[in-house]
Amino acid sequence: MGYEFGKIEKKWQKFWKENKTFKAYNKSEKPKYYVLDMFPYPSGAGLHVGHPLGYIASDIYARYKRHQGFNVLHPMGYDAYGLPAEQYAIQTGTHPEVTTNKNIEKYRHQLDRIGFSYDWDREVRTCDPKYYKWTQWTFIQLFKSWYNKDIDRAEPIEQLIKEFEKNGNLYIHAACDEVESFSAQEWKAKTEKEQQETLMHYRLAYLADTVVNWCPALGTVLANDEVKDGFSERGGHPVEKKLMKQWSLRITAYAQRLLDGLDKVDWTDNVKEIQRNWIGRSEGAMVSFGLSRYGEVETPPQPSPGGREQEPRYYNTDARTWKALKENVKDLRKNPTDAEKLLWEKLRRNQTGHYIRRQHAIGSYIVDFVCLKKKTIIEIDGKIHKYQKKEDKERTAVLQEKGFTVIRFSNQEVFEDIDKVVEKIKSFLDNKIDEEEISSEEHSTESGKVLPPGEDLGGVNVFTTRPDTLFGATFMVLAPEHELIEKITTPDRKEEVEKYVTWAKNRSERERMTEVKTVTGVFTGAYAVNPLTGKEIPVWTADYVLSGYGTGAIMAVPAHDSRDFAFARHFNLPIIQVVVREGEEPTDPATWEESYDSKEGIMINSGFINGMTVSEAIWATIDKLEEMGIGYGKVNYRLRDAIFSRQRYWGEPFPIYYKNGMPYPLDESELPLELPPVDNYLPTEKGEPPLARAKNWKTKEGYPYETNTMPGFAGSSGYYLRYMDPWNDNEYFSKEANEYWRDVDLYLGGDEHATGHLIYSRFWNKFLFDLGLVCEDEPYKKLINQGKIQGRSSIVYRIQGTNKFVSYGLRKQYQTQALHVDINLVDNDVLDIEAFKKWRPEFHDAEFILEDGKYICGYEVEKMSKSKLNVQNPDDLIDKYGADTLRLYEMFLGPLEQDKPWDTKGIEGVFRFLKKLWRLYFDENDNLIVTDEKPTEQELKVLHKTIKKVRSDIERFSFNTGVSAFMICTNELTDLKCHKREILEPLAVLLAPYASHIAEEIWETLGHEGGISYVPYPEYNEKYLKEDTFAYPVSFNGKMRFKLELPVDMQKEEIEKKVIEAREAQKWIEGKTIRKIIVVPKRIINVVVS
RNA sequence: GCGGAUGUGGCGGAAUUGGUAGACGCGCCAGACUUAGGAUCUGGUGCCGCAAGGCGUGGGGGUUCGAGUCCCUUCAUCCGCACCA
Repeated sequence: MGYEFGKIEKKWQKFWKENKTFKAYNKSEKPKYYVLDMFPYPSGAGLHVGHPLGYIASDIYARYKRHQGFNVLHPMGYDAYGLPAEQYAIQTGTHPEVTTNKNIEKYRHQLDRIGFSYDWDREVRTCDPKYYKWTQWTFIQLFKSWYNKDIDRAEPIEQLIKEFEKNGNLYIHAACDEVESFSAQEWKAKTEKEQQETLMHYRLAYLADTVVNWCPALGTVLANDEVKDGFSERGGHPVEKKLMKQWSLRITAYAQRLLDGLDKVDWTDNVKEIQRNWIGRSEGAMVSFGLSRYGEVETPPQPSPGGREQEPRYYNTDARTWKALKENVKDLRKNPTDAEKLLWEKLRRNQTGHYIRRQHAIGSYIVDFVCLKKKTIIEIDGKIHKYQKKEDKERTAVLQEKGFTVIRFSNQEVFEDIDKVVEKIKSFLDNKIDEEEISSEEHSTESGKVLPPGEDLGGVNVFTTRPDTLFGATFMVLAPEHELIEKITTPDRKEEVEKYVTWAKNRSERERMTEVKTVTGVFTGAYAVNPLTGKEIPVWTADYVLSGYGTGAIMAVPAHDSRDFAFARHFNLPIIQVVVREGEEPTDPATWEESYDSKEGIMINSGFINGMTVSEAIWATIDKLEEMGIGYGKVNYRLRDAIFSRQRYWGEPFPIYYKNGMPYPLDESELPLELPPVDNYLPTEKGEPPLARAKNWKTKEGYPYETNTMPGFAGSSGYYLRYMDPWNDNEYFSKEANEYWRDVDLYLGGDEHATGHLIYSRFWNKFLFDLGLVCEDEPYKKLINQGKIQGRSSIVYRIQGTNKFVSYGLRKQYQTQALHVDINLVDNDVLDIEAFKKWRPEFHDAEFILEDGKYICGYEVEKMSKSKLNVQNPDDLIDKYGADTLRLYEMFLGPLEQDKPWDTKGIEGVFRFLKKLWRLYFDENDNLIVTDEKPTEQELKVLHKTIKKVRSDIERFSFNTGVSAFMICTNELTDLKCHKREILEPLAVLLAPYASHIAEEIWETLGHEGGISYVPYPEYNEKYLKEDTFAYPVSFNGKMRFKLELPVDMQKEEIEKKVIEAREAQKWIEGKTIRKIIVVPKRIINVVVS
């Protein structure tokens, strides 16, 4: 009979189920331990041998912890929303839920056969209304929250509204969109809709026009982590950028905390690095550059360096007002009236002999034209600017109070006789005395704007991580999408710039990525003023600058940035070296082959920072910029907010309805908002999401519900919390349950979730932490990423144009074509020719060229997939060898975290081991042969050596060496013909986490009741491991030559003597001098001779 | 380009702190038992060499009595991010 795994495994799986052996208790005196597997998406294909790898490892650990007296939470569930079921629904009309449930059943059956110790009573499915009620609930909380930077956590939105009513948004530091400042009065004056619109800029779940990754083939948007190289991760369809109104989660508010949290979790460096990279923190400075369209004018007036007194007096308003007026100025400049345009042509560029600016902000006004030197304002009447509702009279009075003279002309005058108007202005200005002094409070510099000379175009901010190189900035580059481009481009360059911008915008992401090395760009005709040197630098636009990062504009430092360098070389722009390697002399950048990008060196050609090191200079420059009010230190993140809408059917509906076009959350009592039936799973003709097809998709009051659904990561972001208390209908989870289970002690899953699930889930948890709902701010204490199991495909070689196949070793003699062959037709690389002929009709008459009478297949290690015919189904292996063998073999394959190819042939060895183990306990007739005889020292040593090894291997998740230890132990006990209870009973317990079924069977046969799962894990006793002697390896000059058995307590001097006397040593000593003898107790003896 | 990881027999892989390189398993070779073997058992198996011995952890250099392990350098493969300022 022997080892009947089939019978045994069935029996014990039934036992576990009936006795609820693996039930976890929310109240317990035992310490808790939470072991979690990343729950699977139940695909139609079922499990292949790669899927259970992590589950087996975590199961071993969970079982080990139970043996150690822990109350173990080890749950399983299903990430049930996903594209395949929906695609299938579109094709066949089958409701995705039907498909999903069918797949879940299949998964469950497969999982059950492997003998996992899950507490199945806690199963969750993300598509279950009882579950997604809480996904929706969390969304509502996000909607009702904002992020307060002052206390660095989320707060209820009511808090914010209260503050708005008190002080407007003047003292609010929030993680939010760009919002104009407003006072309490202004807040109160807003309509409800306006207030809602304003709040939307602060909410953690918000609706906004967003540039999204639109996938036309899938008909939905995708999150950044769902897009790989410009194609959708699922399906590989092209993805394009599109502006759409979408829900987003303000995950960027948590960027720093997500980064900091990584320091306190026990994860692999790899995943931590991926997350750090994804968050992409960089420190630097925001610098304001003034912009001007100086164009054809010879030399721009040079502001004298340094010295606040001599700074040009361009600011005639304070910073806050300027901020408020800025947009208006931009707008007005963009849309001048015809009269203004006409007059400007006559006034610009000193034509009158006086320097005149247009649309300049003075106080809270924007005046049409001004000559600052003469403190004279020229206004054109007879038009109503959108933003100027006040009476001109009042305006004049105020401006006069500030010391300005206002002269007015009507539109008509300008149109009828412009020369006369210009003449009047000229003579007025000619006769007016220069107003040298402008009252000091008018241009207090606390954070004023430096506006450059020339035609004033406002300013532009750039982000740089290298403010130290500001003196080396010789040009500026704007992203083609940058809003200023249109404004600043000179007429003569307009055509060229527009052509370029259009071209750049229409290039796909894909093209932009693949053509990284081509340098393209055009000059806009505008200039920016380097705020430290006062020098004008040309402004270009080029697509190597991304609109999505920083401000979409850069200062280019070609000497110290490789991309800027390439650009400067290509377009022949100046390159100034400002950093030199310590101890080296500056060289002519014209001779350089590449830029010097290093963050180390000494500053040169850089004014006040000359001689400083780079890091000193960075800080000095930031200080200076802040002091001058033209820049500040700034931390920038690459992380983007998570787009949360999907135009799909099979997902959680948003608990949102629309009133007057504004979204409102459902009352919590109305949750869950269940997914409605639809007649068709495609978008509507109008392009609305499938939910728009649902009948009566509106509230009782008739307000329409949101028709988008949530993305895949919504349901998986908080599932580990729901496992703690999955039966709770009133709460996500009870406070008690959360305070008991707290966080996941061990989390196992693939590292493909590093930028998706693992970031979103941490964000979700931190948000709930801010709400006081969860007690740990990091959800996953320890994370292990199991490696992927790759397929091992078998290859046959067909001679081209024939139906003749040549064996692997002889294939080079022919022109062959490599074909994948089903791995089930191949054993140990030998092809079953008869089976192959029957496999496909076209091979029925195939002929073969054999080697040694066999057809040997080649192999290829690649992804396990149906098309490669290399998928190994665990069910087949369980049928043939049993679950215990499968469990052991998956662990035996290699280190858990390493990718490794699957090769079924090795499984025999593990199977043999279990059979051999069985024979320690039973004879050929299945009679128990275990005796109560006292074990020998040697036997005890074998056992305790194994206990020590297996324990330490489990602790460090080295399961492959653990299996090997069991094999060694079994081999040694077999050699010793040991059948003693005192040895074999602990061995069964030791093995139980790995090969649970056979261990249970042995345990029961040995006379125990109630199962093995909670029997204390064996402890090793050092006294059995003690050795009296040690076989010292003796080496000469580091080469091991022979072994010498010596007592362990022998003194070094004695050992040296023994070594020299040893017979085998003579050969190596002969004719040589002994220089030195090194003795490391219980390790090695090394004799140095020469 | 940046970051992370990995290179050890025919194969999967051991070697926890610098101390016997190749544990354990597969495969292969030989033998035993068998009508048979794709069952079971026993022995062998890094490479070269009849042997003594020599050579061996991707390559080169170094530290050390001693290096797969530490340092420098270089190559290759895999993964992640990528014109991120």
